[in-house]
Amino acid sequence: MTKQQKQPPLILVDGSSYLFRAFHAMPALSASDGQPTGAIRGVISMMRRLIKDFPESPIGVIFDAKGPTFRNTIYSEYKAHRPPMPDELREQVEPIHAIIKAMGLPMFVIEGVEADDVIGTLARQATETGIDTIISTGDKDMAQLVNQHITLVNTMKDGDAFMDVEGVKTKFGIPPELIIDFLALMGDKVDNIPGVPGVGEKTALALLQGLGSLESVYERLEEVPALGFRGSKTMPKKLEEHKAQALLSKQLATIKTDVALEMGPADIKLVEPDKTALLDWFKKLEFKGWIEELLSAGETVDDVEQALDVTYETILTQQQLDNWTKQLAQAALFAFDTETTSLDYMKAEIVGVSFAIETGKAAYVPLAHNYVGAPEQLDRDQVLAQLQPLLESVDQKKVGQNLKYDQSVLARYDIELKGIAFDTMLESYVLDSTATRHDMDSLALKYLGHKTIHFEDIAGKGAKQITFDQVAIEQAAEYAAEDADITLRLHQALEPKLAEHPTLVKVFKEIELPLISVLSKMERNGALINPGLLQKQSVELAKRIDELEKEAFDLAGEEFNLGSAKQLGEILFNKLELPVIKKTPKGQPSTAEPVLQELALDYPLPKLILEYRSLSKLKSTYTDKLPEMINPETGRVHTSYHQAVTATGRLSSSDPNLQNIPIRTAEGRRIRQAFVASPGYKLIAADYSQIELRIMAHLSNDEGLLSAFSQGKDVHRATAAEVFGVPIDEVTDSQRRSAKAINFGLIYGMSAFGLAKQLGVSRKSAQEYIDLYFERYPGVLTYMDDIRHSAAENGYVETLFGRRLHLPEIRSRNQMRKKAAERTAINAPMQGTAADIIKRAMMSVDQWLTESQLDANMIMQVHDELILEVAEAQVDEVVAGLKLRMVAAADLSVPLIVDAGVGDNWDQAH
DNA sequence: GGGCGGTTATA
DNA sequence: GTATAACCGCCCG
Repeated sequence: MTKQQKQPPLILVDGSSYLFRAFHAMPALSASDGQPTGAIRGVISMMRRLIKDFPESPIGVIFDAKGPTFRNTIYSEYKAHRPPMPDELREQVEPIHAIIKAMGLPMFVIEGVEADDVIGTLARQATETGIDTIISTGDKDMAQLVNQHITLVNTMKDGDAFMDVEGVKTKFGIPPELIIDFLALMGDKVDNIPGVPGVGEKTALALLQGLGSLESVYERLEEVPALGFRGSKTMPKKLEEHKAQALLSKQLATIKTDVALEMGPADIKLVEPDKTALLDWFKKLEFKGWIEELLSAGETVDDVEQALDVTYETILTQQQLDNWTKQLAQAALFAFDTETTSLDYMKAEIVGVSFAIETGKAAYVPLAHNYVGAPEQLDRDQVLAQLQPLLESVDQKKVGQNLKYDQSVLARYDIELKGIAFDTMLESYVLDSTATRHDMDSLALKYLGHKTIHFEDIAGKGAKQITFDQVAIEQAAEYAAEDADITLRLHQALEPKLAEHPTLVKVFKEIELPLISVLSKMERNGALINPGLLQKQSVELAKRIDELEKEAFDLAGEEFNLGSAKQLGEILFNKLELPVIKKTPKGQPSTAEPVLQELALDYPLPKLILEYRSLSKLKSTYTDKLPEMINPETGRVHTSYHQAVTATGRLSSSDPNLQNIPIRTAEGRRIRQAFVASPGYKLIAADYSQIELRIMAHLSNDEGLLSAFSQGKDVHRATAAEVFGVPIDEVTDSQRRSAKAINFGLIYGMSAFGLAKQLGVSRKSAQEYIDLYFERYPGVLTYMDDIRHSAAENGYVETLFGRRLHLPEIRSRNQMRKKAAERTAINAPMQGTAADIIKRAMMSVDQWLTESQLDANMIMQVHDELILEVAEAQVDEVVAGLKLRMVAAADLSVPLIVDAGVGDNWDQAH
């Protein structure tokens, strides 16, 4: 007998079953336009997996149609209690259908019957033509279809749970042909199939295993009591009573295999996917990973759709430059970008500049490419001199990507970039701070579906990376001109989106845009530090660290690396057998600070480790590093403030981070002593007092909190008095400490659990504190509830000035994620409003200092604090003016209080 | 050399 | 319980 080549199995997918399951299993994801995407992602990734698992097989996807089916005709109550499809799922159905079609998977929606019936019919027909079928479903009812040629697979389960005849027997305890009878007896709550009352899974199985089929059960009712299951004595009566219902249920539960279909299994064929359509959908839904996957190496989205229509010019002659200068002068808006030798704005040398005046029309002016065989280029100084009037003109509007960098670099060439009308990084950030990173490559992919040339593509990466002046001009031109072109295109995509939300336009134009230059100046001002002082501290720290290490080795009885949490854990918990208090997410015993703190009460080694850790941190991060960060030209350290990083609107600082310089310990404060004023100058440190709590008072309008602040009370003391029911001047230190923790907890959206941990009390007493607090400050409770609700309703929260933070997870069915989003919803308006306020203050202070020509500069910002360096003679005037402007930066229903200190160093100024 | 976990500095 | 950046060790390629 010649064995015929086995055909690959036909795959039939129960689309509707996966639709619902994906909807409920996935987090509440959404695209930035609000389109929900969780179910789409879930269903489509399931399809992708099937294609991967069965590359040879034709795959058909079947969905339920809208409207009644024949089952409603025979039983009007069928599926009558199903709630209507949630809107968020309904909005995802069309995209799912469209994407499945674009993937090249034949899709069927047949009215009057259910997906199950279509699948049953197709599977039977396939069997008849000698083709085996695999049905992909999450619905156990389908088990009735299983036979020698038909198996089930649950693609959503890990490891793809296959179920053949044996599998059905193992899982249900009965063969496939009895599944219908099983369902008929048991009924189905969800589909509203009645079944026989009093018969559940166990009874139905006992009946069928004992007597065969439903019909046979009814023929042999007198044998039922002998089966001996619970309630078997009264069962015949019940069965008899509900016989009609049982038979109806069987009819309802039976999947039809004889639906009249216009197509058959032969119509399910592999079709080439429609890449363009898929790209469109993935772009719209922001499925970035899948977009990248669709593209073969080196291919861009534009290769698949239409390539960008571009004319990029490389400017090597004076005539070309003159021509472009003229066109730039006439342009209402142009995009501008500099190419340099370094990311460090204080060291970067300009290598070239690029412009775009309209979509696709861009130019690159190479100025300092420096490699063997590089062509002669226009003189950098001359070109910059020619461009200077354009760049310095307020009326000549520019758009760029992170123009703070370009502004700082140009300042090194004594060019003051003005006329900054837009910055695409900030447009994206204001639009949705968390939707994406705000670098140009990410934005181009997200908003234009364009995969840009990455810097690493032309310069390499890691140790082998070359600087931009080493890059061949041909490649550099393509890269640089594209940057300008894409910047312009991004702006054209982002501006209309921003314009839809007038409050966001205000945040962009009145806060973020004017802040660019303020930050650029602060960064370039830099902070003066005394490296000798830090180096001296480093030596002292090294000595103490060395001593601690020796003592630790003695206690441990062996030498080990104190900096290795792994080795330390080994010593503490295995060798010395100290109790494990907490585990890290990866399961090893935690040696984090609070854990060691607790162990230190009973054992000597943890205390040593704590001191070792804190001193090593100070040494490696601050006393060793800061002197290395001093710029040799200016003798100062120049941080970078990032304007588009945090979710809430705060700035962040890096290289070095000047927003986490120690202050809590005496050792740490010595580091602040190394932040000094130049001779003849002083440092002023001015910080907002309790700004976030004041914002909470304002936003919540809580009477008690408002009056506490209005009367100038110590708010933690006032809270303690209320919560502990004592007169305000009898509040103990410990009560005040607790109240302070409660106040902080409120700002963080605390739970009783978290507060308990913080205070070291039981969860129950923490809850009592919280209850008492809300009793005394009911406005705060109302506010917290309101913000949770409005966050859930809108999907975002807002600061006082209209900045938005999107919180897609606020509707997550995963309670952990939902709760986390709720905490963010509570915290973000306070943290974000505080950020808005200090940003407004910085602009006001900057304007004042510039106009008054005072000998004073802002040099640092630490979230609620501004540090200025001021000529000694002007200190009093600047302190007064600074406080005035910081206080006036917002008009709240409670006073804003600013405390300012003056000193020769940062520690003294506090 | 790159990425990640664990830890710790700040508001 | 919120928001960050940066260090070290460790493991991988």
